[in-house]
Amino acid sequence: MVVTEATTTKSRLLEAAGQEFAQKGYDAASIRKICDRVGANCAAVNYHFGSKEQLYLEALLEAHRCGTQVIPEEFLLQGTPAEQLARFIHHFLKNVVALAQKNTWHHTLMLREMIQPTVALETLVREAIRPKFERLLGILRRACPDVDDRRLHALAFSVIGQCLHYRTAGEVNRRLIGEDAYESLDLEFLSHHISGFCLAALGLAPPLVQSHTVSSSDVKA
Amino acid sequence: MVVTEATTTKSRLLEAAGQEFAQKGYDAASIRKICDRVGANCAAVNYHFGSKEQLYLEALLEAHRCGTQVIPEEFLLQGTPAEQLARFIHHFLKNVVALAQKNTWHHTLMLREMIQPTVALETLVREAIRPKFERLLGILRRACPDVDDRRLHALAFSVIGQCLHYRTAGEVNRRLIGEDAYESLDLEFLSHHISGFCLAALGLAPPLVQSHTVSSSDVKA
Amino acid sequence: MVVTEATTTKSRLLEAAGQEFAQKGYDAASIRKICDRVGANCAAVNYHFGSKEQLYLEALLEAHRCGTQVIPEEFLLQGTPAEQLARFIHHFLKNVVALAQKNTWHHTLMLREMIQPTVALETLVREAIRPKFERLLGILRRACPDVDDRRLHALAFSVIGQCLHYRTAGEVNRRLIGEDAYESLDLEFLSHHISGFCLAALGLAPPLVQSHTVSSSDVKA
Amino acid sequence: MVVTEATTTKSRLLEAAGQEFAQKGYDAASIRKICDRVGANCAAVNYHFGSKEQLYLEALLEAHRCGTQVIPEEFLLQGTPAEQLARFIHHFLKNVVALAQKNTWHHTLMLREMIQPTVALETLVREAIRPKFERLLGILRRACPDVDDRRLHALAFSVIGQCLHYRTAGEVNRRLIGEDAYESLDLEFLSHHISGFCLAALGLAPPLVQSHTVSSSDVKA
DNA sequence: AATGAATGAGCCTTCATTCAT
DNA sequence: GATGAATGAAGGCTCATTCAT
Repeated sequence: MVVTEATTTKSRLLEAAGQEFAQKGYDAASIRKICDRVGANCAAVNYHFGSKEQLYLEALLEAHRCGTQVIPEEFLLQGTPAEQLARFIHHFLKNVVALAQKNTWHHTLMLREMIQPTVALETLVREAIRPKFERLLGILRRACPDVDDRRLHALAFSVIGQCLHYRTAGEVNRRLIGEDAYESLDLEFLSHHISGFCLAALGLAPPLVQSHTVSSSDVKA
Repeated sequence: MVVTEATTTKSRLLEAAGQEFAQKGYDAASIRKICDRVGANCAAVNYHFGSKEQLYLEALLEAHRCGTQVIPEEFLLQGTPAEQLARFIHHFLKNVVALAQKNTWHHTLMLREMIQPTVALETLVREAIRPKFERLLGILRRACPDVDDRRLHALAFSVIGQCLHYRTAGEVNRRLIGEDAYESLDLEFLSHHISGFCLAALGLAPPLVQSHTVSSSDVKA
Repeated sequence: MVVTEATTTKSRLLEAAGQEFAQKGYDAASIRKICDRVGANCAAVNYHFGSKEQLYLEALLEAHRCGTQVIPEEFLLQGTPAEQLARFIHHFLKNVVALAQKNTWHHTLMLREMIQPTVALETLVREAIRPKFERLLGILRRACPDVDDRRLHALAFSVIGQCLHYRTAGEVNRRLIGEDAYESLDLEFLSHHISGFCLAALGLAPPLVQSHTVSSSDVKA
Repeated sequence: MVVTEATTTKSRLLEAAGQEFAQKGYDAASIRKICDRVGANCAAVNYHFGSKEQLYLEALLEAHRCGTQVIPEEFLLQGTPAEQLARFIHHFLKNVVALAQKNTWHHTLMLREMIQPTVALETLVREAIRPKFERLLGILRRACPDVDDRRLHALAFSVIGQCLHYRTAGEVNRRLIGEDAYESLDLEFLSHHISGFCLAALGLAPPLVQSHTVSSSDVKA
């Protein structure tokens, strides 16, 4: 297919829509602004996508398509389960969280959908999120073979929750501890921290910090 | 005007606004609908609050006011640091997370603001979030006296991130593991799980699960 | 009458209304802003004056009351008709036109009413404008005894038109010839100019300027 | 859409806007009413013109376009300076003043802008008013070659002021001297009167009237 | 394939006014 | 004598959408 401009109008609309939706949210985004951005008529969205809602849905699917192709395939499964978990955390942080500075709207959009679901969430979960989640479950299952599903799920959420928190609550975190302190929490450090935190919790590594007392009576399990 | 209803028009507006904003977000919420809900004229919001933005801000402050007065004061500081942390997690989960099913809009609204900040975030952080955060930092500092600030912050975020994840990503989680499985993750279980996870990571309790690369010992999983 | 504040609320409202109406015009003026200015409730106008229209009317009458008391009484009628006319022009310019820099709203308001009449114009003309106009007619009649009424009226309008032009078209004039040039047209100069212009036209003074040719054939009368 | 009416929707909107603005002023005019007048949707103005302010500005420019194209070009510059001035006054009166009774809104709108300027005044002065003003200055300069700029400006304003007065203060004038007397001041008479008044002042014609302090001579009043 | 014109619904806001106190 | 509360109407404007071309 020959493209006259940089790309086809439809795909440029999709790109602009992704940025706009990611930046302002579904309601505050305006299809006229999106069309203006790519120099198209304000009826272009309805012509190409049928409606604002359909445009949003396709932008979301595009986000998942572009956001998931960066996953390293078999590379993740090398080494011990502990190494696999550390690697998973590193890549999750890198891709989903640390991407904030890049102007890729893909993860931002998916995150928005997670927090404020629409009908598109079902598809998103099925096609983009579950595969990664299953991979994490696999790693955890190998790391802790004797654990039941309930615990397994909780473990997975503990891993993911720690990572995502830097994305969902980034602005709050920044204000809580100050700009400089927050910037010092770079990918390198956080990756090690969360890996260490989780592995220690699973008994796959020594405790993260030297605590002043370690007696089993501290915790009523 | 005789106050026939339970409260004044202004406070009823605030309540309705909180629900509407929490449910639909700032942009999608309409002040006309809010006024309709309480049987007031559509100009009532502008009369009592000046603008939609001011109304939002006041609803947010109200949310923080109602959401933070339930904090148990000195009760949190009893026992060992490990016990304090466990108690903190329990209350945090209970207040912030488990309230999702109740129709209190307060925490939903605050969460929205955290994720998609407006100018109101500054105030919210200062008055509602930082006090709790400092309390957590205190507990962690007592639990790990030899830790520097960077690690301390990361630890705090690990604790909070695990808890908040059930709120921010609740709908995704539910779809990932199924309705029933997600419901089984009740307050009781999650509270113990996260406490155990964190205390083990800090070396204040044995590892959460019996891992295959570690000598099976004393942990009741 | 004892006044608690500077003056009574009603009179302060009138003063504020005069300023607001003069500055913005009837439609753009807002009774709420007027009430705010004097620290009164927004219902105060309706309480004291009945309606916005009534307030405007009373402000207009107040304007005429204050604007006409500055007329020098018998002083104007001394000397020859030519001297009287010059004196009339001087005072007219001084009071009605040159007052722009002072913050007296009175003449501005009356001017507005002249240009965009409401029902109040009738009263204004009868009580404020006609007396002055009749005085001018008297002067002109004494200056030109053999003139019929039609010509007399046209003469009067020629005098007034020249003066008022600096008020009605002030902003245009300023832009036409530049800020500095317009400022150089001060009261002193304009008063002499218009007087000279009119007296020359009436044959009561030599022509204003030395023209290059004076032959009666120039004008087809 | 098939253009069933004589012109396009946009130009019909402009026409209606001109009438509405001229009649009621900027503030009191409503774009809804303007749209209703031409049978268009209330969003039509914003679609075609962007905003009420822009519509006003374009109406003003249209007014100037229609109001200035009637100027006779070289015809004005024939004959002596005195004849030129008389001809200028005649056309100025005819175009600007005598049109009041016709329902052309163009000059009314421009006058409104002169008296109560907005940001559009700058453009209006530059494109519509200054050219005419310069033409008048040219005539006066030729008539009075030895006059400095300050006097020249004052002379021009004296000419214009006398003419415009019948427009700006028309309603007041009518009430001052009565309906019949005012109607007798027709274009023919006023044109001669003002020409004679000005030319006499400039020494280009004998005084307008036979004054009692001047030797009765040759003037046919 | 794509667009310019136009629309109807809804937005937030401001208005002058009313009324019970 | 004066005001706070509340209202209905209208304001200008933006929206997503439609339709003939």
